[in-house]
Amino acid sequence: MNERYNHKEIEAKWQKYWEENNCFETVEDDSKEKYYVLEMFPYPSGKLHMGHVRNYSIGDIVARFKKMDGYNVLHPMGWDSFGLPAENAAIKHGIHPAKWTWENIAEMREQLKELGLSYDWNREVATCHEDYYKWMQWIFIQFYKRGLAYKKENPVNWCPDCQTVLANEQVVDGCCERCKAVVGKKNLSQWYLKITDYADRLLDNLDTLEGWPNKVKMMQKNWIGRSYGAEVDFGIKDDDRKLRIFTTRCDTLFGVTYMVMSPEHPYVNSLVEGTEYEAAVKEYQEKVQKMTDIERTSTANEKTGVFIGRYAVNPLNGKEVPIFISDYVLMGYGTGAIMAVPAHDQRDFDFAKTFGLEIIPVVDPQNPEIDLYDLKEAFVAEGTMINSGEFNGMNNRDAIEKVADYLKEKGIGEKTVNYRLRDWLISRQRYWGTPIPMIYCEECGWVPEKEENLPVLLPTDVEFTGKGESPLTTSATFGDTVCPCCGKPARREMDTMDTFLDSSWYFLRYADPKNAEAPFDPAKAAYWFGKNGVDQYIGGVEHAILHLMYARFFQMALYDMGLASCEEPFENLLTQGMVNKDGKKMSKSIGNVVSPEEIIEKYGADTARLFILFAAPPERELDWSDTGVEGSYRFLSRVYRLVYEFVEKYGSVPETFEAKTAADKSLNYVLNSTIKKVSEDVGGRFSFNTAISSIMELVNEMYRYKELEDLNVGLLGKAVKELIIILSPFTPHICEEMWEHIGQTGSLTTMAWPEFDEDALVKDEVLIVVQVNGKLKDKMMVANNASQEDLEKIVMENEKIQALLEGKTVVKVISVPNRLLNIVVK
RNA sequence: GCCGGAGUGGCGGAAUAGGCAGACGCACAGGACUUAAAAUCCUGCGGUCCUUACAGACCGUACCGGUUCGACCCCGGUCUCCGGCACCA
Repeated sequence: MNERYNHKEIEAKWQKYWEENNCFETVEDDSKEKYYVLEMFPYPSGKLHMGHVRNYSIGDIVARFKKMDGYNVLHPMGWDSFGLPAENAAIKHGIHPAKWTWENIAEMREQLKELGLSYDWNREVATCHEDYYKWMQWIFIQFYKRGLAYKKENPVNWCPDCQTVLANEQVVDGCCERCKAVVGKKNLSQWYLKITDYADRLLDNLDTLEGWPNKVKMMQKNWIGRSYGAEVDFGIKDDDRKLRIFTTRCDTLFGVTYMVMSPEHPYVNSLVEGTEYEAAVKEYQEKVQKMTDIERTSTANEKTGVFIGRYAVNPLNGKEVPIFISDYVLMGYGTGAIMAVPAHDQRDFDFAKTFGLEIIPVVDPQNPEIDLYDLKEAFVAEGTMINSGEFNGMNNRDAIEKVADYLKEKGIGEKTVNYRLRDWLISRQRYWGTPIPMIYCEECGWVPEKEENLPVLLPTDVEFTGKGESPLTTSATFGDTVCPCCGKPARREMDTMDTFLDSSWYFLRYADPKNAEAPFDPAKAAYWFGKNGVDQYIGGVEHAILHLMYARFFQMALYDMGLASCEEPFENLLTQGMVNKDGKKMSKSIGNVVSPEEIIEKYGADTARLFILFAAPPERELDWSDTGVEGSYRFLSRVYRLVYEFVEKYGSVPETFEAKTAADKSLNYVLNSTIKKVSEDVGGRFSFNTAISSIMELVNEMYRYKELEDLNVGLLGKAVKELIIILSPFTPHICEEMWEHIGQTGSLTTMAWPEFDEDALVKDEVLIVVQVNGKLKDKMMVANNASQEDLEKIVMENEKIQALLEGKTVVKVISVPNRLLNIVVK
């Protein structure tokens, strides 16, 4: 070991050692309790950024700690390697997506290794590898067989730049999540997964996920958007059909003054055909169809619509009301038609004001300040029913139930549940994704490829133009095949799968990554998942809805098929905050990007890991600070010097010691309380910043102690040894080096986490805070576990306290053992 | 609009079950070592007031109020910021 800390030499040396000695290989072992720690696998964009460093550092501390703490730890890594950037590179630079991707993977794998992360690289998976996507296709076919995958023509979100459809979840503020282009609509026949079948389970299970941040659970709840209500059939004047609507406000049925249908509602055309209203209706429909979601929602306040010349009949009172079409009613939610109650719904109120329609109040707020017959806005709160026949006088909340029961009894409606969540549209008109293993036969319709023929390989004779349909259509060899059912010539599906499917089960594949017979062996998965799934999942909060809901859906579906051992994939979830610089997100355009490469080069991986964990709690945003990094490097150098100096002076670590002096006891106390704190902070509440600060305090204490004349070498040696161990999950390279230097053999990766000595934590004297009327007045050292009587006696003898109590009456004395004494006076 | 968070020194943050507010680090200031610099080590570092000094007093966790012997922490209200959903009937 050099006198000075040389991070480059040390890190290269120990990375080589770990690799050559397979230090991180994991096998199933029933004799040990398992611990599965997983970080969200990266898209291989080419280079790591600080967000990756943060994500993987957190995971690595946990993995290394749990391993030392006696668990059989699974800590894998892989690549979410299908996706658009690879294809864009092909279009732009003429590199094949496969080549581009595999080169990026190789580069990023090296960078991960340079961070000293304890992955079992034998379990590496890449979703673009045929060994992986073969099983992706197999799973898709099982979904299809169970009715969870279906094809349907629908207006879909279409990104004009990416030239592909997007799932609802991938449209953010009306724009493509990836390229930010304004998303339009297109009618296409596409594959869907029936995630709505799982809406209730996805929602209700959230309450069982105690180890998830509330924030993420709320986001998923909002996204699923369950609302209880009823469907009600209205009559249509001069028509045999019924107009079915969905409402959550059955209680307001008597206040309906008009109806609104979505412009896309299937009845609209037949209702206006051949009438004087037809032209205006057609014109409005066309206008709406051309609108993007942004346009459709930006007109939130100004209501537009067209009267279609027809009337609906209220099933409760027989009242005839006009029917409109308007873009504020969406075909994709409920039944695509609503009853309008302007007195008690703000949107209906705005529409009614615009079109001069009748407003009938049916819920009385019983508030003299509100004039029910001249409302300024809709009244939406609780009240008493009026103008509602037999329901008058009832509380309207109770009436919701009563009216629904009445409708059911009369056969004009029923209670239903609606979800904001839609089925998952998974077809993508792209090349670099898993081919959908379906075949279209004129005779048999859509048929899945035979399982023995999987994988359906991506063809290589493909042109990348970036335009039009799926690039797979340009392949001469891909499309033509035979029907797996009847053997006649047939055509393959040309679209590929949304890459979010690939990342919805990779965590299961890690349990058995090389299996050629199945996606994974259920027994191996059961070992690593147990009853509750991945013990700790770590990743960015940006995946709160998309990835984390899709993965839960897959896990549930695979559980239902008997393949997975538990219903929920991730027992505990940590969403780490972003890494910013100068208060802003790091971005190339602002020019505030700090690259992990330059930090590793200048300070080393240990410093980078230490800083990123020390600077902020993991779930919070972290502002990158160059001087803060220097501080972390300074700390490591300080530890290094301490160890170097110790060995220079005393040789290797003595085995025994006895704490005699007060200084000995004090150091021994700090040492053991630090071990206790770090164990709790790392193993329990993931408070890495406070764990590190307590290690810093220990080091400060050791610096003071080593200058003493009557120091105890055995004690200092023990502190040196245990300091190295507890620091090692954070900064493994430097610790291995120091470990070797103090004469220890073997790698720290096989060391047991130290236990603290309870006896050392018992102090002879403790500091007591003395308060008068709750205000701090003095502090004093008293014997440990002194009784309240003794304490009171000592405190009352104190001159300062006596002066404060002069002329006052002591009302009572409150004492907290070993902590405080509060004297209440008048 | 609905739902969820957060607000503590110059800065990042700490206070884990209601009991010393500001641990640890950064920045800054002063000192030691050095021909000098770097590195290192030591000291100080919320505000106001008071004191020659030692020391001491008061205020202070966004704001207002409440509960309590005691509140950064619990309760009610207000403000600001961040995040999610949003013409979802």
